[in-house]
Amino acid sequence: MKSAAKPRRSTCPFDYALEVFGDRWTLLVLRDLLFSGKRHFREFCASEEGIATNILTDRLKKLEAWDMVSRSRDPESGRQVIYHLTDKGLALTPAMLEIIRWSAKYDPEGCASTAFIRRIKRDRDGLVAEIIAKARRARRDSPEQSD
Amino acid sequence: MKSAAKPRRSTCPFDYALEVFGDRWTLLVLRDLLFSGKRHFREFCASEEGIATNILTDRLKKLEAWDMVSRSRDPESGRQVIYHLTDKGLALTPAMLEIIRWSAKYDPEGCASTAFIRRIKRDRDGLVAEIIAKARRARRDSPEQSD
DNA sequence: CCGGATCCGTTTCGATACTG
DNA sequence: CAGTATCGAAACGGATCCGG
Repeated sequence: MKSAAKPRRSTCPFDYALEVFGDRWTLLVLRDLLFSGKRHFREFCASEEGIATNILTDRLKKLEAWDMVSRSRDPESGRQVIYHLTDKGLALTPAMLEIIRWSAKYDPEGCASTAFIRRIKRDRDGLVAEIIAKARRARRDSPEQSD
Repeated sequence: MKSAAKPRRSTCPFDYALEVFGDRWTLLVLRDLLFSGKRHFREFCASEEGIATNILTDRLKKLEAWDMVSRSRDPESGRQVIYHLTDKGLALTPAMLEIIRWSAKYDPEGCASTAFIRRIKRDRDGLVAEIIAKARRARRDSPEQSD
């Protein structure tokens, strides 16, 4: 991910996560994959934040190169491309939930107390497990796995 | 933070966190504040990632504008400026620890099992409390609070 | 049509040199 | 030491085009 350029390392291995968490569009795609169940190129495009197609392509490629997203194709209705999170991608769930929790706490527009947020506070670990299990099921039930 | 431009909102309030977590340099500054106890402009500059001074100024200003960082000045040795995390900034600790945990798990350079990482796995909540308490103490003991 | 590549004008970012 | 000014490089957004 970081082409072994940096020799030194601080107390915590944070650099590795920087390209994932340090990029706005990457985070948005991950959010959509984790919490909105989006799977298709056009669905990501439809996010209200309005990601451009070239940017989306780039980020999906990066995520795939990092083994965080897998790319498959519906063999029947040939032209549908489906994106799934790998286990490495799904492992971001706890971090993403903590970010959402912080966001909900301080967002002045304060849509703070959705059921989702309350669930994070009350039963974080259960929620993590549920999200991951659901995503794995969706991935397994998906048409075909390519490459 | 987001000047009330977007009318609609998805399931989770994620947008609010995007400017914080979607920016590489902001994350690095926060990391240094949280885990390295850095307080001075020059200390952030000295990070191995090599942040440029104008970028650092910009990000510190943003963090201050978001009430995540407070800026004070040593009244004795006049020209020293000291930065501290506010409680809002400190509230990022759980999210940052989860990011570090993920990072440690998948970083191929695998400096995975430092004492710090083990501590995250074993006693996350205790570690969060400890980090926050320590930062609050440092903030209180600091020379003066300005503005 | 869907997924994606390409081109291009504009904006933002960031490295360096410089200043109070 | 903390921060600004300058300017080239990179990223972005939007439109358009292309292959299956």
